[in-house]
Amino acid sequence: MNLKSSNVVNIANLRSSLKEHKTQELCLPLDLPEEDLHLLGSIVKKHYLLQPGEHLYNIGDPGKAIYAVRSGTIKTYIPTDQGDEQVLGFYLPRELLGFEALGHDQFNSAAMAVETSDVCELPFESLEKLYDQVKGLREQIDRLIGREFYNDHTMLLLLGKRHGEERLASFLLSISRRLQHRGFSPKEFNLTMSRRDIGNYLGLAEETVSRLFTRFQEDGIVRVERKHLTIHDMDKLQDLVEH
Amino acid sequence: MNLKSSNVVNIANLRSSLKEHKTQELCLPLDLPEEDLHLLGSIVKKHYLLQPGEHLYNIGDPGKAIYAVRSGTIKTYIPTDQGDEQVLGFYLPRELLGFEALGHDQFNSAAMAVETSDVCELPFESLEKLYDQVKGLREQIDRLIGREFYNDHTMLLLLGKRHGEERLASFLLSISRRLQHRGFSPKEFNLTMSRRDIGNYLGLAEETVSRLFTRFQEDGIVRVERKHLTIHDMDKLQDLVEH
DNA sequence: CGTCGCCTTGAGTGTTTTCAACTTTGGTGG
DNA sequence: CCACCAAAGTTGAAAACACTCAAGGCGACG
Repeated sequence: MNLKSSNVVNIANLRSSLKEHKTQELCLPLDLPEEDLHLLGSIVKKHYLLQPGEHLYNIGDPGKAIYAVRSGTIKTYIPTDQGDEQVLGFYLPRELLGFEALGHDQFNSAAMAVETSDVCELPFESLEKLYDQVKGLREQIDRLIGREFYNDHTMLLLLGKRHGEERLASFLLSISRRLQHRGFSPKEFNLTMSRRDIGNYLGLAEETVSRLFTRFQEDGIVRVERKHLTIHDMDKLQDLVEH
Repeated sequence: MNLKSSNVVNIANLRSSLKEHKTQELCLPLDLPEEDLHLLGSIVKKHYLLQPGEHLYNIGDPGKAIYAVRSGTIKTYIPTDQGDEQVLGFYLPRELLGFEALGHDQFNSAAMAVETSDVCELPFESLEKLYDQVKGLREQIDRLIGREFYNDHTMLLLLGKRHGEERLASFLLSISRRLQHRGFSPKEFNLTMSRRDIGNYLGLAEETVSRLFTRFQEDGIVRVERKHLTIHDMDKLQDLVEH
């Protein structure tokens, strides 16, 4: 696990990190009373400030915690012997990752920052101790585990049955919805991950993703400028998914 | 949820069911002391005897339990608006399904018997009450949840990065390994599910699966006779996966 | 201002799908 | 017991989709 970045935090980053921490506490997707969130905050002992390409955890690392993204984007993936990789998911602020280590000693996948990211660690052990004190915490965690299954299953359907067009449309809508949920614009945002990562996630070649973006733009569905994306026709995007 | 089959159990089935129950207790993939397994057995209130095509649960059903397969094969799948479906997994005896309902009120997928199957129900509620009494139970359940994630992620890699040949080889080895684990021959067994189901699971057309079986047989890797499969060259099968 | 990484575009190739016909099997009723 | 039917499986040919290989453009960074 990469702790380096925590040691080389520059002052500007640290200041903004502290300020953010103070105002909005933990960035958790949990619906709990203020004081309970405080309790949760108290079990966070480690923070990670990751630069693009740095690992949060790697395959084989001891899996004894889940992680909350406070800012940035984390991708999880399976590295293969053949050198390629399968991206399993992208995690945005206020999302939790690492559930797959439940009941295992080691991670079976890796997690890497796609952009500069701020992540905090919630050890399973501390979390379990809180279950008795914080009413509803277990249910909320269970709900997140169930959602993680749902996400994986949606992905299996996407990879097993859908064409490239539908996959990319589905991906864009997913990002859009999640950003909107956090109070950002659902129609205009930055794709923080590379085309290669997107393709890797969607089971498509990098070039195919690029071509699809071009086609979507020609059809007036979106406007793509490098990493910046504007959705012009949300309905058409939705139609592509349901096709 | 389909209870019909429990009401129309014929005497022969019932007798064999009871006998089996007596001798090998619950068919659980849990490593616990005898008396604890007894306790677990006591929370089973419902049994399902399902005929091929009958549902164990359907999408939208209240998800308040996990299920242990005692005999037969259960497939889980996502039905889509377009009429097609994505098979998520096959569950053999001694395997548990239904974790995805964790923390949700409803199932987001369906479970159907592929062949005549015997399944028992473990309500989440009863299970949670046992966590305090049975030491290590939570850890074991967590381990199974983690394994479920691992399976899903392996599947994502398979669908995202592998060709038909590698997918089918991987599938056959998975079945082989799981049967061997239960004490059956890893080299000779029946494929209880249809070609359509296999294709659906592997993200391939039914015809492609058929052609691949033919090719594997021509290459001397397996012998296929309808549902009966014999693996002649386990190494070559393994090579195909690792390619 | 040059280099490197990321992205785009084109051309050709390959795998898998689709459509269609045909075979085999298992069940049902005469 | 046999004939018939529906479901499951196989096979072939053509088409679709995405991939690979290759070249070139754009932008960030030193």
